[in-house]
Amino acid sequence: MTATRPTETDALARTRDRGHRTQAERRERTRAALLDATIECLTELGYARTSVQEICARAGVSKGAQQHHFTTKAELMAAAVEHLTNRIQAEILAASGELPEGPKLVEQGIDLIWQGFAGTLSAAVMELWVAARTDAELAAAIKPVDKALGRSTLELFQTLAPEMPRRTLDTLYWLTVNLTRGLALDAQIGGDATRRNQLLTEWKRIALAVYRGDVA
Amino acid sequence: MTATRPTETDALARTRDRGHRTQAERRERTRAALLDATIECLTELGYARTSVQEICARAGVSKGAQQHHFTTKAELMAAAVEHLTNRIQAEILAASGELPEGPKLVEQGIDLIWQGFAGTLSAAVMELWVAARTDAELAAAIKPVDKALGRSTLELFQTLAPEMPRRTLDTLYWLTVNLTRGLALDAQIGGDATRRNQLLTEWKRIALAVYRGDVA
DNA sequence: TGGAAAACATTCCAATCGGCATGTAAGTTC
DNA sequence: GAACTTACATGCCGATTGGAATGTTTTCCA
Repeated sequence: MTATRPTETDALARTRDRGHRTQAERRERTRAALLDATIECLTELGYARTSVQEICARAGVSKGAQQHHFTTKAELMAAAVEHLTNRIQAEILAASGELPEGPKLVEQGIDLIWQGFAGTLSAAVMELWVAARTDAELAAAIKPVDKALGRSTLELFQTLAPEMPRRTLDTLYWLTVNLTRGLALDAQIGGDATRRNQLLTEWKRIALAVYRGDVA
Repeated sequence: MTATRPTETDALARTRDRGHRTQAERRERTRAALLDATIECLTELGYARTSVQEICARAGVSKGAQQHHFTTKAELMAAAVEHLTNRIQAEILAASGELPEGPKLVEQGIDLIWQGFAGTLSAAVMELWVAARTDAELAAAIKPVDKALGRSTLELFQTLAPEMPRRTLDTLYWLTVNLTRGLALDAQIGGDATRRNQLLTEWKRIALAVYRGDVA
């Protein structure tokens, strides 16, 4: 782990690879390590069993360092929310690279939402959400961030499907998001995966009909 | 709370109202008190902050009594799941008293599911569900009970709408349940209530179209 | 009516929690 | 290179946790 490279001897090299990490660099490193560890704990242990000690252990960071960056546990959680949301947003953006147009977009859009809002990271979100119900401070931290994620994703679809009526798109989007979250919950406690896939397929069919105007 | 009735004086009356509670009665009383208190804690404090000590305090039961009935905390939680599910089921059954037939049933059925799966009690369910994700023992206790609730409610609708194709009913039912759970999650962290109502209205319109066969 | 059993109460415990206090090392600034 | 700030480390604290141990009351049954 801390093994020194035997080939490098001169002071200049020593300065380059080991020392002289900027304060900003050090700060960012340990902060990221803590936030990643927090998310890992949330997904793996759940909110109730996530302790700062465990987070520090996984991050390879001392308790003192943690407190230096996040005075309280709630503060750490709040920061984790944003970190987490950013990662999900990046995931969605990356996957949205080449989406088709027209009817195909409806189907693939639903898949995209599914992946983004029911993936591994969403388990951590769920933990924080549920915890936030009875924790006003956490709720205050989550609400704006989550709202931003929802809206930015919606805007992404609005860009991808400019020909689609706003009202229709909005409805389909939010219905899909909420349905996805319900299904994600079902998936987490080991519900029937086959039925979930069937439901998703059916929903695609229905959404397609709505898109074509067969409903409204 | 423990005030004695001043009018009653003779031994017979004393025997009746204070003493001579059957063992089964005593057992049932404190068990129910503990389970109700557990649910109250879950809805009010959340799973993470729910301690057996708090439960005992609210139930007005000593720690020893609690341990007599539920050896471990997990055991208490598992029992609370069933208790909770029974209460929800009773709630649904009571509300299903007089449902109309035909298209009207779709709309009111959705409302019924909403009330049952997104009501006050559902917050406690949500807590347990999320906790169960990282707690195998709890998950094992929840799964069958929840499955039974889902199926029995579905059967209720099958009885109420015998003319409806099974596949259509199943699809609409499960879609509604999962959508409801997603929306319930949104409601818990203070999402926009107006938008939720709009979505529910839109979903009713869509479900009605599916029911009429405009989609498949 | 008396003793077994079930229900309930009290006390204690080791473990763990989040957070504070204090000390050291690394980087920055002049 | 010395003063200063930031980053990190260690040890400790009171509070609270779930659970075990032990004692008391109530009901039951022979």
